[in-house]
Amino acid sequence: MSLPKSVLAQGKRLLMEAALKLNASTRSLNALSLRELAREAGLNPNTFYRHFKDFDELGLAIIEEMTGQIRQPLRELRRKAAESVVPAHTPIASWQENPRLNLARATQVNRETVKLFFDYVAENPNAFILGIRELHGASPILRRALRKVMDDFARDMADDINELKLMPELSQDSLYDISETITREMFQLSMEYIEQPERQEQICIKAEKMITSLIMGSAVLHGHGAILMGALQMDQTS
Amino acid sequence: MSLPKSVLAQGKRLLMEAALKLNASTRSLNALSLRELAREAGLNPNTFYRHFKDFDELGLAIIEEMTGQIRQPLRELRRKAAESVVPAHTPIASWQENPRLNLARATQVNRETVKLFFDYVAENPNAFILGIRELHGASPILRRALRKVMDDFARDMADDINELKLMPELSQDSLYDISETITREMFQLSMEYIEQPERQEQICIKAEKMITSLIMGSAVLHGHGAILMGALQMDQTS
DNA sequence: TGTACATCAGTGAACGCGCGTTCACTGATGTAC
DNA sequence: TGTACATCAGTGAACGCGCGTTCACTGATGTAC
Repeated sequence: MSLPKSVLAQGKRLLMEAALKLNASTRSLNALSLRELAREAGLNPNTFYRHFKDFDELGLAIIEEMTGQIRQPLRELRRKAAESVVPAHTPIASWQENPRLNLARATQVNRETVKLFFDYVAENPNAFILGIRELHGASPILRRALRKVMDDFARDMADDINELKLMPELSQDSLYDISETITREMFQLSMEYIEQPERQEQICIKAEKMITSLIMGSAVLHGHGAILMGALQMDQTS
Repeated sequence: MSLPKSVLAQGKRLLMEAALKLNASTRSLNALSLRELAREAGLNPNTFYRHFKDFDELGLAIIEEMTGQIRQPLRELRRKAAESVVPAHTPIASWQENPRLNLARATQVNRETVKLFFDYVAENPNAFILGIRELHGASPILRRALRKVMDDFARDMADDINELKLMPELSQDSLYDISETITREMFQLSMEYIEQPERQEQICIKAEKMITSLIMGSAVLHGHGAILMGALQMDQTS
């Protein structure tokens, strides 16, 4: 849960951690009092002003910190999962040529990415609570920042699906729409994941199914149904 | 935007409306001060206590009020939309017998329900802002209440899909999962709908596509792909 | 290597203000007989 | 139909408290020469 022991001044880090903690356990950021925060951090109320102009600035600092930590690892994991089915530098067969292999790769990437994401959620619950709360919170500045975070995640996902050829070809717009929906759903589900530890396995499965359904349904809608059906039938009969 | 001119005492209604307004324009419910609210409502601060114990009680009253207004109309609309394709009391062909007709019915219900829902959103933006904000807000009581609201919506949807046979047969669990995802997404999209009036048409289309993809993908996943593919091909060649 | 100065992170006291909550009160509406 | 009483919705004054913000200060670290 703790923020990285980076170049941040001690007081700044203490304040950010106190904000994460209080936000998760009691009130939302914009209902938090400066003195309450300072108390939690064990600092003089005044110290806040040494590091932040206001609560929005504090929120932005936390969001940037956390986003930087997960974005790159997620992309790398997608590559690793894809390579675990088809080794790197092997020429990749098109969906028409080998639907079954491509379906296997897509399924594997899906499963592992969902798992890593939820692992990260479990390690940083307070950051996600803050993120999801402020995504629809009262501060337009934080709302915009978090919208951008989700947008970046969705673009990463779309880029990776393209590069790794995880779906039959699709228009860029449709691909981005799907990535956006998946990203939104994953963030929503992360709250359930945090609040219902006993259901974590089910939530993973639910997330995988949701993603698979969305992608398959979109493929069918765009005329790639036959390819998928072929891959599925081969899977069931083999 | 105004709450129904029902049996509610005037002051109570004024306070609920003031809360909706302030919540949408500035702060979240739990950051709202009692005096601020009374000022907005044009009442003595004290009057609050005549009607509510605390802000949670106020929030619950608003949620109940708004939920009661939309739940039944949505169900009725699904019926009307289905009947506009196949008149009531006509025996309904199974998906195997007439996939194309069933697809047409499902598509029609989807389109009209999405439209009605967004119409209601546009008429009651502040209620949706409050709902979505508090769904992940700081108050566990309001979170739970809104979770239940979404759950009720999802169950209604699943029941209607069953009764109106809007999907090839599917396990009840899977059907409920899909309904849940759709409900969640519709609430998320309602924020975009409110905030980006110039994109409302696009958002409608996006929502319809998302729902269609999810349902089709799920049908494929559960072995009903062939039926859908047949219906789609007939559609394209006719 | 030493010195002088600037910057930085943090402290502590003090201010005036808006807050939630209480109490005692009022006038209108509902109800029993 | 009238009377007596209870309940309800709203008022206004008053309280003590925690709040955000300011000011002047401190000691440690960084930097120029």
